[in-house]
Amino acid sequence: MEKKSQQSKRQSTNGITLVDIWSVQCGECFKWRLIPTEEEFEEIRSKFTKDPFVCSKKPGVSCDDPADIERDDTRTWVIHKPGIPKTPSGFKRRLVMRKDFSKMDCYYDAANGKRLRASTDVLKFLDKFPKFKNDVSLADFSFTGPKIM
DNA sequence: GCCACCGGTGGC
DNA sequence: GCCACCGGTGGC
Repeated sequence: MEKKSQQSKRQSTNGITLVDIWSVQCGECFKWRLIPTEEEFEEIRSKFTKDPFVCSKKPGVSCDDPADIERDDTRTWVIHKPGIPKTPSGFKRRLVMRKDFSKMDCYYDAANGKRLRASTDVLKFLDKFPKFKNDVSLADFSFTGPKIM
């Protein structure tokens, strides 16, 4: 299977699981490059298949530079499916790790406080609040959570 | 076998 | 009464 954009997570001291690192793998040298923000990570991930990430896309970086981070067991790594649409503005895409680390659940929180947990929820939501149809459609959502590695 | 979806429920 | 969280399952 092809290499995919990826994110790592770790456990904080109070037990809440936080995403603290977003990283993607170079399609040429396979080194991991840190991506500073979730927004940039989502942008790369949304186009990953058509437009694979390479080191030179990071300003001032090339494949000759050492990797930003290596995979190890100091954190939990999860791998994202490529092509997930960028989260529509006004929505928050939320990934929640199960306590047993078996999988992550994906939710979208809408601006009006509604929580969507599956694409069927999106359809019901747009039916109930038609004004959102101006901004979003079903294709703007993907509820596929990342895989635990 | 996997995973998207959804029902149930325990704790607040 | 709500909702975060989890388990089960049906469809692929």
